[in-house]
Amino acid sequence: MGRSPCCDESGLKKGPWTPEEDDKLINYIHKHGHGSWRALPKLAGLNRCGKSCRLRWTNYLRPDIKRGKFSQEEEQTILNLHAILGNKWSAIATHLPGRTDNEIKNFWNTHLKKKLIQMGFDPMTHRPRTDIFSSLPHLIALANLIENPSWEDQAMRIHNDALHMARLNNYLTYILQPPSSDLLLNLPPQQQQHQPYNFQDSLAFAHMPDLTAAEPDASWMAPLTETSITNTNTNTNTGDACSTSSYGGAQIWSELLDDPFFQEIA
DNA sequence: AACCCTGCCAACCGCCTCATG
DNA sequence: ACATGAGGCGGTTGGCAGGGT
Repeated sequence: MGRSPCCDESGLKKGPWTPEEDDKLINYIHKHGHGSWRALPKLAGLNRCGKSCRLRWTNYLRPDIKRGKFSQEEEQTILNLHAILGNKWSAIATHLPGRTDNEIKNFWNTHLKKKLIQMGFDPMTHRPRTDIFSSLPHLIALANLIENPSWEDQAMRIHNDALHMARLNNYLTYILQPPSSDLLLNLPPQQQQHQPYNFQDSLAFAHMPDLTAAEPDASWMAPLTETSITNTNTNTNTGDACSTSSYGGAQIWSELLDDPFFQEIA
């Protein structure tokens, strides 16, 4: 629906928060909880809109916020989650205790994105960057692989792709739920402490760049060949499960679905 | 010293979703 | 079924700090 009218109200202060304003907000929330954000500014004696108060609290004043540099593990977690979730910063933040979506978003835009580009990866697809001319021979080889398929084959491929996409959608829907819900309840007791998942041990993320490594994974960076396209039996060439699902894709998906990460959340 | 450029990050804006009446 | 308001989210911006010329 329409946007909240609170920000349209004139006379409300904008811009950086003063220590006095912070104190007022902290004291009020400690005493009464935030309750209705819209009502809070008046009750707390602040000349701010509710949105501004909520943002200040959730991104800066909350006591459980972890400040300081991101660790290597956190970097890797962000990278891996971004590969599946895209710019769903709040969803990514639920897997990084003490970090806010705003902080992760800023960290991505100022550090990780550049780091990936420098390593030769496309920050949106998490794949090696290619230009049309250098990849032309591979595209031609790929085209040769699929020349003159029958209508029945094409129909079967489309059918299979649709099935795979539907299953992926189910998993992504599940992943987007906060970890405090059924996901954590279904974990073994030792893993219920909101521990970051060990993505590097997961087949699902085996193809993605390791930021802790000095160089990108050479096997992953290797140009596509006919055998690399058709041979889906190796972990290093799992490739994009969606785009390759027509070429032994069912096997990729069976491996993916057998992966501990998906077993855990399924 | 003055200016410019770049990086960083807190905060804002506008849209969306969901709950409620 | 629809309208409305509150909260949440992601994209963007503004201003500060630091480094270079």
